[in-house]
Amino acid sequence: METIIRSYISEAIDALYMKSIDSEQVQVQETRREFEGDFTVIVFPLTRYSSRSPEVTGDEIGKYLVSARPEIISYNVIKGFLNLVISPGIWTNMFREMAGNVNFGTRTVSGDSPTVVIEYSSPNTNKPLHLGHIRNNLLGFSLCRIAEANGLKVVKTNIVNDRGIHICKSMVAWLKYGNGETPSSSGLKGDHLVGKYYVLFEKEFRNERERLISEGVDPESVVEVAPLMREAREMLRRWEAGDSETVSIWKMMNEWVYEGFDETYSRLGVSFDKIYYESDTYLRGREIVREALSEGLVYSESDGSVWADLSDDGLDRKILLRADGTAVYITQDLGTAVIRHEEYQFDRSVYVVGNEQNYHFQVLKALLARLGYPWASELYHFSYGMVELPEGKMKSREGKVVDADQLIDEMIATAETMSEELGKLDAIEESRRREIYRKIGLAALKYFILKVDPKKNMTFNPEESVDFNGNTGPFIQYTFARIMSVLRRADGIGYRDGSQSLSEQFVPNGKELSIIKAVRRFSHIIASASDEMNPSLIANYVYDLAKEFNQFYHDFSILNESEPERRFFRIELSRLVSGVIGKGMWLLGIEMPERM
RNA sequence: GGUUCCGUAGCUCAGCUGGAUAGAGCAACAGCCUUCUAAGCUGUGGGUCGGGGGUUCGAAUCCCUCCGGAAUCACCA
Repeated sequence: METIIRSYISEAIDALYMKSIDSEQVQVQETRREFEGDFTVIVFPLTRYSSRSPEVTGDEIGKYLVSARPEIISYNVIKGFLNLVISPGIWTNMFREMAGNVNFGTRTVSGDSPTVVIEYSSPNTNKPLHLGHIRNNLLGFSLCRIAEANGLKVVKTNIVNDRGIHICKSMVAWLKYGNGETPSSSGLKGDHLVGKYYVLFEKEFRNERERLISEGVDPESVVEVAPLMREAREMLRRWEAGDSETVSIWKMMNEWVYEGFDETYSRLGVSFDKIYYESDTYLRGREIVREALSEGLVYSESDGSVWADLSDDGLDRKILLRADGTAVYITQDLGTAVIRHEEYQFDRSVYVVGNEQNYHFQVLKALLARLGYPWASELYHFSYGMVELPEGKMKSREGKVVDADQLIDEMIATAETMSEELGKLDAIEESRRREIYRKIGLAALKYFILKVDPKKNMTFNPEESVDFNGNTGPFIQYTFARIMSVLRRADGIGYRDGSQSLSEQFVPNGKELSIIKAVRRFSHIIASASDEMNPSLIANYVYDLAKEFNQFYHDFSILNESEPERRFFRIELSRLVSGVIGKGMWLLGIEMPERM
């Protein structure tokens, strides 16, 4: 519609002032609530064509449009803004189209759709998932759905960091203090068990360090000489050497962790098409670096370490292999990227990784380009902000984190308490009730995180952050559940999809109209959420729509409307809104209850 | 110190490529359930959009500068 109006304006400028203007240049927006009209043309930029004041120009264009275009029925000019009122029939038609299109707002994936690989989650296997991972997983999963809704072929991937010194720390502590504890012997979830020993290692190491320093060891070199740390390093060396005993402990403990992760992922409702392990991909990365060395693209120092000089790209030099030939973090990322491109021939590769790694991804991109991979330019770092607690950053070394599993449990428990207080679900059987609590609790958590602009840091207060009223997931679910309830009743009294149609003369009232307008925005929102890779646009949009609908629901009756055509319209409008709310929340990975 | 990001109501956040009197929610206060689910709806109070310059018909939005905060600049991942 905006496009049509733009072309009308260009036509009016031509007719009135004999000047041509590119219709793309015309600024048209929806009229703000407090003024009369549907669309507003900003007249200021047009005065250079009319050589008159904004008021006069707006008036002349308005007059022209009303006489030349039947769908524009009236206008008003306030300051430099030309407000146009559109014929109600246009809106009714628009409603009919949206209501009749099952795929409204989305594009379908076809054989020749571009492929985008989206990597998210990327956990370390030495500790359980925490709140920061939750933000990552929710954003990543939602981005995948949004990309799919925009007709992209999406590969959801996860790269598991299953090797390195941090895992050896858990292993050392478990061997030393664990007495053979296993998930089944202790009843502890595998990832939590391994995490417990990681925290224990750090604690014992701190004690040891203090003791050594008090015994006169130089604080600078205490990390080098502390026995615990030496054990961990020795463990890493044996692992890289393929020592069978070390490898088998490593495998066993990693299995425990994966079982735990799988449970958390499934509770969060996220999934992957392909999981990579750094213990595999670092080998490829090492090969790549060695080849590059032989081709002279990178260089080696006298100690045998391998470096890339990226100063031409405005970056520093970067180590790629240590003197002992072992790999560093970026080595495996090189391998992963190359393997991924071989497997999927992606058009784009997105990394959902926190903004603390901005520099790392600059380096990775520059490095891949240096090594001659033309697709390096298609790498995109989706850089999101940190989640902070009221008292500051989370510190996983000290165990000061908001644990993912625990948080999910608490959210569901709160949902249960609130639901029981309200008592609306008493008649529903236990297992279905639990399912509803689960949906509500998770919605509260997910929506709270996803409504915030991803690139911004956010604070999370475990005591009070997650609410169930106002701008929240449960609010939106509630709106949805009420519509479902209305639709169930409507079906019960014999209303069916398309059993009637609206006449050309039907005129929606003001509130109905603003809902149609709100629904109409959905397709723009989906497109920009995809272009900008920003799920929060959808979250905030769905909230606006739900709010709009709640006002309508409060002020007007749907099923008790006496005029049959309007009653039919309201039922179908409600159905349309529930569809859009449901689809919007689906894009966020949030499930909707039929009742609550 | 270099680079990047952020600063909007007491708190948590919106505000699209510059557009009309800067919006929600929470918290506070006051109303609305014999009528489709009150996890809802309505109203009141609350702001020098970090400060100062600039660009222009118009700046929370763009540019410069200063202040404050965060991240990063590892042979950790």
